[in-house]
Amino acid sequence: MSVEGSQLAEVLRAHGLRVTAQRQLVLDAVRDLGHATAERVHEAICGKVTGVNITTVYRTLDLLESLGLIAHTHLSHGAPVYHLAGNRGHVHLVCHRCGAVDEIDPEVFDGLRRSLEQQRGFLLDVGHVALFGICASCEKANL
Amino acid sequence: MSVEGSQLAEVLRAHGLRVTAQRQLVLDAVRDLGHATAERVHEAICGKVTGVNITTVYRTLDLLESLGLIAHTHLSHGAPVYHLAGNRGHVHLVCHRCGAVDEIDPEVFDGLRRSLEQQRGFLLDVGHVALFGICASCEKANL
DNA sequence: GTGATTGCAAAACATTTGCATTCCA
DNA sequence: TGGAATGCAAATGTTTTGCAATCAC
Repeated sequence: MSVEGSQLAEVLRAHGLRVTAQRQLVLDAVRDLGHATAERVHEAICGKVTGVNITTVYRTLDLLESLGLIAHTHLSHGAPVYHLAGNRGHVHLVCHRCGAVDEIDPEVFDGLRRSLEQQRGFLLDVGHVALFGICASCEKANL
Repeated sequence: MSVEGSQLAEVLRAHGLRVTAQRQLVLDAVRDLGHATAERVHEAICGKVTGVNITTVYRTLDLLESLGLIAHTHLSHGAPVYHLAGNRGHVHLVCHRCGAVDEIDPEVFDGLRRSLEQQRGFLLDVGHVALFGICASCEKANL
């Protein structure tokens, strides 16, 4: 927390922006939750401190994303989900049945990326990809 | 139009549901538009006839989907996009820049599907997949 | 002190619901 | 005719915006 906190402060100052408690709280919540919607981030913050408005959460998520600190993906029902951007993009596996979100290494996409690029000239952005299906545990439970 | 129209009538009657002009209009619009949100379907219908309510469009899209005639995918900004379900699932390529939606054959996923299944036990549902990136024409325009 | 940031309330937007009316069967 | 389907209006839920108050610098 302290480490990420100070990183945030550096980035903010480097852009001439101000370091506020709200911004640290939002970044912390995104990190702690792993994958979370704006509303879940807000809930998490309300569990710690009081008086942080949902409006600020929306604004801060946008800000942190434009700073490259976090990124969002569209998983199932349309609610954008935020996660730390730090490490190179990861791919989301969403289970249709239980809603679990798993992450996989983007290198499984290398073959696909290459063929899309050659056949279509389409440059795949792995960070925004979400794949739907049935996860292993739901599959077992169903048998 | 007449062919799909009569198919629709058959399916509706087979389920004890009523054949209405609105249902045919919505199905026609989805087919004609290729990929469209509820709102775009509504606009398209309003261009032909007057007095079809957006509420009915939402209800009818749900109905047609539960009948297996259409399907929806979540492309970018959270608005569900509907398309004909008929032929086996296709995969959507969405351009981040211009918003164009292209379709590709699911077989490009075969390699990926196999490794996900072996490594993770994850059963990929190709129909709901949306891939983001930059399409060929935007890429060219940018250079 | 000054201007960026926040909180609040209200607006905007998309979708759903209740209920009276319409119309297919 | 009877009940499903529709239209309308209002409710709901989420995200955005305007503006005054606050707080980091």
